[in-house]
Amino acid sequence: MESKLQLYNTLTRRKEAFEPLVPGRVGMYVCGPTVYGDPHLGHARPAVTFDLMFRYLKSLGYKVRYVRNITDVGHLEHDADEGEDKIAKKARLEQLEPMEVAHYYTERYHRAMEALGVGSPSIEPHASGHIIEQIAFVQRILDAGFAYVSNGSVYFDVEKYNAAHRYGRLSGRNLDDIVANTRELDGQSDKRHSYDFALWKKASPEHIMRWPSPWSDGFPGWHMECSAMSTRYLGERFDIHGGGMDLMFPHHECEIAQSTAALGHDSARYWVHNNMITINGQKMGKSLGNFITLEELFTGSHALLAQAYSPMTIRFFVLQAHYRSTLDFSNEALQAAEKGLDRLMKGVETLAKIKPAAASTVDPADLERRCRAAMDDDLNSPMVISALFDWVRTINQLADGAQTITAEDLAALRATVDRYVFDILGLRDEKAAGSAAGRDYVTPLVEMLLAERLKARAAKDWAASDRIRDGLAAAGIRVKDRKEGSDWELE
RNA sequence: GGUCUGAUGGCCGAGUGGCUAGGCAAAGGUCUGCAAAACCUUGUACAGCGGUUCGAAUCCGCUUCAGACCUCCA
Repeated sequence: MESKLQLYNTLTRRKEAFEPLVPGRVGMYVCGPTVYGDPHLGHARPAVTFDLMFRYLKSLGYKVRYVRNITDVGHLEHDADEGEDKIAKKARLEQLEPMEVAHYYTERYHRAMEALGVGSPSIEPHASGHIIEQIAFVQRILDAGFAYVSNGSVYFDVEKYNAAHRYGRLSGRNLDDIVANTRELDGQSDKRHSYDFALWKKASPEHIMRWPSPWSDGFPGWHMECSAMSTRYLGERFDIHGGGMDLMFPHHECEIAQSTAALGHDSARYWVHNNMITINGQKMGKSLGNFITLEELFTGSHALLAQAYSPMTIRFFVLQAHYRSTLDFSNEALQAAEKGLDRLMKGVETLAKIKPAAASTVDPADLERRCRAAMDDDLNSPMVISALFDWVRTINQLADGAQTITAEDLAALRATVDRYVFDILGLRDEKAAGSAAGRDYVTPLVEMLLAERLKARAAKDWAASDRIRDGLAAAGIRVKDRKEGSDWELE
């Protein structure tokens, strides 16, 4: 399918026309979570952003392989010799097996993602399941001469690499700056330079997570898993690599260095980075301790939350901002998102009830055109939403009889709205879904009561009319009087 | 300190040389028996100062402020 999709490539700092390596197919790799804690609002950003990308690429007709990893080993607590694996540390604190911790939080992550409407990727590889590939990858770098073994650990030789290729291309740094701004570790380090990074770490005797390797019993360095797994599942060259902006340096920079050192060329062509969610203008993150977990958001159980926010409210909140802008958390903003989403969903429900007419005073192609243009422009979801809201107004006008639409246009409009609201933005009508069963059950009763009310109103028996309306309201059913007859909805 | 990004109306948030972003909130109105819903109307917003231009929120420079990365982070 012909596409005019433009993506902002961090590598070149500009929007570029997206052309997949293999026509019709897209390979994308996105850095997933480190499963040592509950998923928080910050995790929702890349998850929703790349879910949007995945959905849009698929809707354009591409066959997409989307790989999103689970980091369950390899994050060093400190990049020093006494470096301790994050997962292992947490395990010791909680007296659990590392794999138990990883599994527990992986499950929690999956549950939160499902609630957010974030689809499962094509492949979700675990770092712990790809130790062999990682060891092989380290060996390739060693063979290429861009790494050295030191006391059982293997380090990447940044200086040597920088001479052959350029280290810092992605983040816009050069080695001189890095040298000037990196503190040399005083103690006895196995590294030649502080800016060298670990490809393989020898495990200390008490370290639980360890695997045999040609160099020592140990574990892979953090950056290694993404290089190894992306190559394993997407090949030596693939289309898109995504992740949070905070991963640009050092993680993605090191990944590029590793892949280039081992393969002799770049692997990912488009580097796409989502911006951060902030709270009071500051990045929300584990290290700052100012994060709100998704579960807390969904249940409202956090001191900063004025109320609970549904998963779809969170998703909509994220989609209302462009993925490369920071997004500031506040109760006001979330409440606005909640109401806005409600308005959008009511519009969708109203659209289902509109009756066709002989002629159209509106042109649904306008919506398709605007949504398509917005998505093609670096996934501008706020513009898509803006267009949809304009059409919610139009839909309400149609429902009020202020505008008319033919059966053909109506079908087209419904298809477009469904496509963008549900398939591409990935929203769900939570209220409708939650009450669908109840709604089917009460419909005949409500219709009967409304018919009675209509009779009462015709006879100007306002007392009887209001009694029925109040009675329905008490049952959680809101009556909406339209020009012709009455509509109703569950609260 | 180095590298980079940003500053938009009451709030959130698009836009990036001339043409309405949108949502939330607010005000007025229409419809209605009343209400709800919906619809219509209303905001002289682009941090400050200079410059380029017929024209700048949008480009350039400076200033101020904020943030990110440089250590694990989505």
